[in-house]
Amino acid sequence: MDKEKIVLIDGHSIMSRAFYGVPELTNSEGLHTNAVYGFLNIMFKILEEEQADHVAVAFDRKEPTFRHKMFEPYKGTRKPMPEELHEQVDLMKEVLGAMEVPILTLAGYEADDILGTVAKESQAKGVEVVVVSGDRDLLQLADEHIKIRIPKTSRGGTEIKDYYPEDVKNEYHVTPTEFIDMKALMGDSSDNIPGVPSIGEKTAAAIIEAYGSIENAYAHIEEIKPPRAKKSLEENYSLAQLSKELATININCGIEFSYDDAKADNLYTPAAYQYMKRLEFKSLLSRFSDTPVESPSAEAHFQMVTDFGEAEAIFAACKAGAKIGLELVTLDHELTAMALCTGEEATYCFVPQGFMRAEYLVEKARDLCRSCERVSVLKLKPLLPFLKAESDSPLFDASVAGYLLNPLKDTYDYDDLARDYLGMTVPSRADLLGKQTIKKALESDEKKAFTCICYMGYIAFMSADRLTEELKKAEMYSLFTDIEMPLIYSLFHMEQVGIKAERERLKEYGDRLKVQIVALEQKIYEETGETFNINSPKQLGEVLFDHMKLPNGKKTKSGYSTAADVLDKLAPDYPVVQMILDYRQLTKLNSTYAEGLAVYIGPDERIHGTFNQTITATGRISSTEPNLQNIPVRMELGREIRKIFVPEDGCVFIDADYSQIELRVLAHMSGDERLIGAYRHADDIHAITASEVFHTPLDEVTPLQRRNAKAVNFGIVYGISSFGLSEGLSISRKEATEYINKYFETYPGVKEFLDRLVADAKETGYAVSMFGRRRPVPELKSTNFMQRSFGERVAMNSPIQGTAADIMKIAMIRVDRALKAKGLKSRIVLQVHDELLIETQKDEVEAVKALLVDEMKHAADLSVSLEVEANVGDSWFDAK
DNA sequence: GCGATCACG
DNA sequence: ACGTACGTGATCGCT
Repeated sequence: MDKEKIVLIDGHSIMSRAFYGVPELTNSEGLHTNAVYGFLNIMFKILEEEQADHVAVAFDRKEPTFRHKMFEPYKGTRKPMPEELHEQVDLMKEVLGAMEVPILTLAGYEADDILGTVAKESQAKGVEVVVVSGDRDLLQLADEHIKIRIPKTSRGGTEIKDYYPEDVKNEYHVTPTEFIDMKALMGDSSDNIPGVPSIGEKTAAAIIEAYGSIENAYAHIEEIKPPRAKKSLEENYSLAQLSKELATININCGIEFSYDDAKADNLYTPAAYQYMKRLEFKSLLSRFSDTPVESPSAEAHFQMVTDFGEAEAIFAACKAGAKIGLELVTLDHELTAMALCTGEEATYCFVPQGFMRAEYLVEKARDLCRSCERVSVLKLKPLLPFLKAESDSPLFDASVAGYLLNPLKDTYDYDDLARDYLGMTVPSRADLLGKQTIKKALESDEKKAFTCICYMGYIAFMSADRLTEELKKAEMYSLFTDIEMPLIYSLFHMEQVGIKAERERLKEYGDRLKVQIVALEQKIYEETGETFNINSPKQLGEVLFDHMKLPNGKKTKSGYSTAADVLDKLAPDYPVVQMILDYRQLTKLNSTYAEGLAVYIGPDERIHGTFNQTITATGRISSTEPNLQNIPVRMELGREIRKIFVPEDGCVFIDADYSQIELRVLAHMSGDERLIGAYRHADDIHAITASEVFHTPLDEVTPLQRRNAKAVNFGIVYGISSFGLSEGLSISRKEATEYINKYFETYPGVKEFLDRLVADAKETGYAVSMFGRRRPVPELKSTNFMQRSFGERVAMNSPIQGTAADIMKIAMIRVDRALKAKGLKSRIVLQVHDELLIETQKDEVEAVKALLVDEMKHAADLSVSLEVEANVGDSWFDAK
């Protein structure tokens, strides 16, 4: 190791960032934990990136500081803290204490002063320093060996901006020391000093760049331009000086600091592990992998069954009408183990051996599904090949129930259910087995594997009553029993059937693409004059905007943006840009589709993808391995891929699409008379919207008017905002606002409806679909404008998208059942949100088409009709 | 493992 | 002033 490194963290500032950046989070004790969670994530991330040897956290104290003596009304630079944040500060200190991270505070000084003092002292000792804060005032500390890191919370996570002196210079055109002068000149709005000059950032930077300090600028007051800035500085000079003094960090505050106490090599103490568990920071727990896990009391009643006779007795004791929990652990179409829970104190683990064969156990599981009143399992769909049950069986899927109760979670594993619905902290599968399969673990670590298997059955059993109760309380029980549970079977059928894909034809398609890719690649190298990886946005950005100096290399984050919308603007003037866009399209089609799909074509010439029911926030299903819901259609070349999706010999495809289902749902849910009237028999919804909004006869609507109306319709469904619409139409925000106002004038019922959705969601905390599906919207409580606005759009969009999803689910279930009930051989092969694709024997095409359209049209009774377009074809391409 | 990009509704 | 359209998943480059 070459040089010692220390990370110094501004405690309150990072906690605030985390508090406003991380969605609301509470553990089962009801403790707010989002700020602590966010803080720890930032801290761990930085410690890992920096590979630091030392770490310490500085906090402000309650007592007045030297700044109060300088200036009576000084209240510090922070706004009063919300209670939910305040209560997390002590918790944070406890957690840091448990990790043995020193907490630095000093009476009379703020955290900034402590950070400054320790940072400068460390640098003097030859230590490399990293200061982490959300407060830009800290930039004044940036130095040759002092890096300032400022996390920015953005949706999806945090990104961190780093500042050495040259970075400060690059962004603000001033040195770190001058930075305070610049801020003082601007009159930082977060300061509590009234009347400090209001000079903009650009002007302030220019003045300080020229004069170096406010004092020197004042000395040359007559030269200061523009006049407004001159006047402002004249009038407020003393206040600006004071502001500068207050913002200047004291780098000699006399804090005592011990490097030995601040070692960063062992944060993962048992005490800290206990905190992670109590606070339910699951993702952080994995960092503590060596820490032992204690066994909760439930495990006392877990039993291993190895004997056939014993098993017989247990199954016999499981009376008709019982409620049980069941889990089948399977691998490669074979049963590895089975768990059965018949009561709180009776959980059994069966591992096939001797006379107790796998087939026997599966047979018993099937019997139980016929005799019991309720069989609850963690995840039903993967068990159906074994259980061979249909939707009339008493099965209960705990993960689907958990999903309905909170669709925002990533996982619905047994430990999640135990925590959320039983208030139990139990070891997760990863805690017990790591990444091993259960089969492997049964050989290497039988006790833990047994415990894991038993928990699956136990929690499936124990959570079912609570989940049922919660579903009823939330008025989602019929959504669960009438839609989500039956849907599991329909999705299973669809996966089993799969879709036929022509391997050879796909390969030919890929080969055609590859020829074009190679040719285009060469042309791009010629045009740009260099050989580089066109697929690397980083390299591409450098070539286009640095080397070739193409204009407006704007939109930066980690370099230049080379996204399609940026390149589109350059394409007319620079042929190479168009080539790059074409290259992108070709490589996308090749890697994701031509080569990507080929992997999934099975020995039966079919692709059996997975349709996930517990992923989306709104109630849609999602598709993975492969994703069959994003097969190209918009571009002609991409659309060709659909030719490889074909029906079985002797069959054809019927493709049926809902026409504008979301807008029809909007018309119905809002009850807006005019919109309902417009959609009653309209076949071109966007044109009719244009006609009404722009007061133009329908047959005189121009293509532009229609395009605008279409964008507004999209905007309404997405949760309207003038900014978003202006982006979508590349018009000014003012124009966008006018369109929106016109729309709302035309359809006042829609405005009322959307306002009500937001108000209701603010009150209850969740958005609700027509069928009672809920989506929590914690962002609505955020004090952060951006987050709150997002919450408002979500509150408007979720009920609409969710209702459309509900309707499609109902249609799917009914179509699936009707096909079976009528003895037809047709099967659903795909669902793409508003589209169903059916593989049909040629002799039943007309009957099936009629059935399909009828079930889709009448899946819900709305005040506008649901229109369905259906086409027949010999491939997916042709049936569209 | 994450961001950028792009495919779909 | 702040800075985005809603919902997904796969692939690639990069660290």
